[in-house]
Amino acid sequence: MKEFLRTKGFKMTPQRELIFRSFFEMEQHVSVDELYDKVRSIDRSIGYSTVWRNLKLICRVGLAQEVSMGDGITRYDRLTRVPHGHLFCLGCKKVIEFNADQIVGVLAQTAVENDFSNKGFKVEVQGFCAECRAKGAVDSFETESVS
Amino acid sequence: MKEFLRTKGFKMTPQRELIFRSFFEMEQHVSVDELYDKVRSIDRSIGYSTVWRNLKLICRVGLAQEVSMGDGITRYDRLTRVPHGHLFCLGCKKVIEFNADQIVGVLAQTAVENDFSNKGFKVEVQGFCAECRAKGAVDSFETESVS
DNA sequence: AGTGAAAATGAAAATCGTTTTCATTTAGAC
DNA sequence: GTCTAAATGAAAACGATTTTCATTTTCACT
Ligand SMILES: [Mn+2]
Ligand SMILES: [Mn+2]
Ligand SMILES: [Zn+2]
Ligand SMILES: [Zn+2]
Repeated sequence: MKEFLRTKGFKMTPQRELIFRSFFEMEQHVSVDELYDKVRSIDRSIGYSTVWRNLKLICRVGLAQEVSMGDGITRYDRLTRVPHGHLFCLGCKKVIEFNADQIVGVLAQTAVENDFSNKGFKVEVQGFCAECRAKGAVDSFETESVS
Repeated sequence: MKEFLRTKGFKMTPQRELIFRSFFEMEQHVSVDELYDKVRSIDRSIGYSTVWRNLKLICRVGLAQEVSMGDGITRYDRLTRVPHGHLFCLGCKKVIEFNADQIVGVLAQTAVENDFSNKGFKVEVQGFCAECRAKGAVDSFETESVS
């Protein structure tokens, strides 16, 4: 890792090391606050902006990608070898990942057809998970006006 | 339109009428500010929050969808009968739309497999357009550290 | 047409995640 | 060791989005 960063022109610091390591130990879709809390529990002296800047760096070097999803919070999603998409539940906000190999193939083709270089992609399906549909939390969007 | 809204439980007002009409006359991917400016040029008395609220309403009734794309500005994208995805140029920020019928088919299938109801989707490819690649604006991301 | 309740509006302020500033410290090439 | 560019931390700035609240307006129902 240290070498990897150095070749890209970045220095290694204790803070950076801890932040990077923690990030890759966490669950998918980490927010700045979440990572900040985790890192803080180990080193109380690390600043918020340092965490933020390093998360940006992780993206810059191609190890993660920013993702949004409705609420105004930016999350950081590790880029895995096997590309994936997101099923986002509008009810409970949960995210399910699914293999997007096939779709990525189509997208790559689309990029070529439009003379675009393909540096990344995002695939998201919004809907309601089984649990939320069961609870009837669904359609509170269309059928908002109930008696 | 008036009827359409009324059946959903919303009232019609002169402001709303102007905002809706203007929105559908504009180019794709309209921001609040852009629509506000347009509407303002016709009726100086309309407030920003009214424009904002009506844009939200347009989404709520299923006529548009919020989209992001890097910069922190929310844009509103009309939902067309034929589903489309976005090719987003990281260089000049331009957006090219492409037919996503095929992909949506696959996504619908994916939703079913995961017991998810499909209420919408987003498909985005990030990369560099032909012009930006020609200008060499590309890879200023990887090859940031030039002599 | 008149009335009342609910919805909509406009101006201003509040929110709040993100980003920048700046003084200071540190990494690492030479 | 020196030196320079990069990194850090605290605090402030930013800025788009969202809320508040007093006032106005719509429209279902007399
Ligand atoms: Mn993910
Ligand atoms: Mn579009
Ligand atoms: Zn759910
Ligand atoms: Zn371009």
